[in-house]
Amino acid sequence: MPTVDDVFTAVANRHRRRLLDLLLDEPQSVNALAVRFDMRRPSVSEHLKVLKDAGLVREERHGRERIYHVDAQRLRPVAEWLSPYEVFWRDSLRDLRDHLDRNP
Amino acid sequence: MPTVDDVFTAVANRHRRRLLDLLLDEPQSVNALAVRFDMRRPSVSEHLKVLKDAGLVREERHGRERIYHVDAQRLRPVAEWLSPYEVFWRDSLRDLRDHLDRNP
DNA sequence: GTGATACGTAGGAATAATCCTACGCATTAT
DNA sequence: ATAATGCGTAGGATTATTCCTACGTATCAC
Repeated sequence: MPTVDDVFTAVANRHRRRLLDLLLDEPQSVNALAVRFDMRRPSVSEHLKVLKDAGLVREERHGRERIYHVDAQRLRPVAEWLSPYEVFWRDSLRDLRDHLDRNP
Repeated sequence: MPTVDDVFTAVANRHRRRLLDLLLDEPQSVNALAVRFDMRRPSVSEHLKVLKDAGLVREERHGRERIYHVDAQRLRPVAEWLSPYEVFWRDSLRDLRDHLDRNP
């Protein structure tokens, strides 16, 4: 079972954040991902494993391809850890509530 | 100049997250922090250095003590990176409002 | 079938992270 | 002045991370 720590560790790496961003845009295969990086395919596979072990992506087998999908539920604790710090860049929480009311 | 990557790296460590949490609660000295951890003071100093280099804390000298303060502006890019993923756990905007009410 | 493709993993090198003890430098207390 | 306190840093051991090439296995194309 992945811990909150596993998730923080997973997203600490910029390549892995970019992998998540690419997969959020569209689920895709390892090769399709790998060509976007200045890194060999096996290294991309390893990063995907870290993300998978953290519960941030899932793989779906299609023939010999494995299509990876984002499953970012596990990012929630990160967002929650962050929330008390939001006062540092928001004038007030009220502003946010107002914003949400204005943009339903 | 600290990069976004420095910030992600800094908060990837659970001790450093706890340091931030303690400092958010109240600015305090290295010794005051160190007694709360199962770690020697020099190690706490080193973690504080990582946080300082990432721009997440500042020190203020008072005699021979150094009082550390949170300065979490630099966490903003983390929150922003996270925001496209919030759809994964936010069933409705109402959930977020509830969350904010619970974390005033 | 044979050969090519997609992928993960093993093994290893290079580097980074994390902790420690020992020590040095300021500042405060006596 | 002398001793004690608060803190950072040096040096080093241990472990983790990150990358590579080489290789094995499954699937597809022919």
